[in-house]
Amino acid sequence: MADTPASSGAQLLRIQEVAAETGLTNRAIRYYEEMGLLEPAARSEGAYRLYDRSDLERLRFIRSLRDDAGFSLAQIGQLLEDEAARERNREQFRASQDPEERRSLLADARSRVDRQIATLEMKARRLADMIADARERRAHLDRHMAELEGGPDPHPERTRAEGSR
Amino acid sequence: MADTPASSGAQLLRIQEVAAETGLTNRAIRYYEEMGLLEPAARSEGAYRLYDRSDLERLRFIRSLRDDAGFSLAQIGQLLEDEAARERNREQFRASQDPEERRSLLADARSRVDRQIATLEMKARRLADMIADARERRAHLDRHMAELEGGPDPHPERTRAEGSR
DNA sequence: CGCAACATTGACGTTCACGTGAAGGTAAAC
DNA sequence: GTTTACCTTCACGTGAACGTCAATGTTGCG
Repeated sequence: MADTPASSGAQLLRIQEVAAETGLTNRAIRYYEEMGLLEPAARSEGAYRLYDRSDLERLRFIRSLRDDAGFSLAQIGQLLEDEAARERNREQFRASQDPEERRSLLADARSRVDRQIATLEMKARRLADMIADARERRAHLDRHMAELEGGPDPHPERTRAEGSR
Repeated sequence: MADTPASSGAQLLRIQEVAAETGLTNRAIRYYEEMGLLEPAARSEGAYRLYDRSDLERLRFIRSLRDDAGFSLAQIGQLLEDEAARERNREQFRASQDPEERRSLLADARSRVDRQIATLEMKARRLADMIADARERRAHLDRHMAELEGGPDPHPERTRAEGSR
């Protein structure tokens, strides 16, 4: 056995552990970084990627957006703030003592989350519509079956057979 | 101007009209046929694809499964019956006078629709979970903002600053 | 210090879901 | 019957989202 990254103060994970934890592959995680979706919280002396808990959450969210909501990475990039902005904001938030500026940064984050919610709800509505349609198809089949069981004379649509040919 | 396919008894459409109607491209429709997701109800003398209303519905359903639910064509193929089976069943249903056989065919169709509904509901649940998570993130931000507005002393987590270094 | 198990950066390969011609037939209008 | 817009079947190209391998460096236990 080799490395268990063991006890660091801030609980930083290496890429493989993150992969296990999130259900992503190690390659996918690097690819998302390439696409500007996230950057590891830190790098080790030898340039190993090190992820913190906020990175974990972000990756789990990305995975959900991909698998559950079916968004493309481009769309996901639109929904999340890009990593450049994310870092700038974190930095600025920590640095800023001015409550007014902090408030403004929080407000920005909130409006982003609101956009995410709106987007997800739209998808949920479409899905609900599909389910409703499917239920209707089911009901239709049920009526047809009942028609066979009971007397064959359900809804007199077109009694005349089309059999001219 | 050339062709308006005009009045056929059974209202058959050519591929481009189907494309316009469903929002798919002409190429995509042919690709779905290649993948065994559907076959046109008929072909013209010169091998033009001709689609009926049931084909239209099927294509719209496929599009929804792709765009709204985010399924792959392979998954869609699992959910729909494959075209071979579809044709066999249609044929058999029309031919069969035996109510018992018709009932059995209807029952098969119904169980397929049930599977579709179950699958869609699963996705809907996952999406709902995501939305709930997003709402929670939003609430969290709101609490932070309130904390700034009001007196800065919200939830005494770790009052001790970590600043040893 | 040495080794095993991790990691790094390229770079090329692959699958899916089509896009985009090319080369040639077809359907109706004129 | 010719034109024009549509269609057909190959067949190769493309972008997204990774898989996979090679060559090399890094960690940390023993």
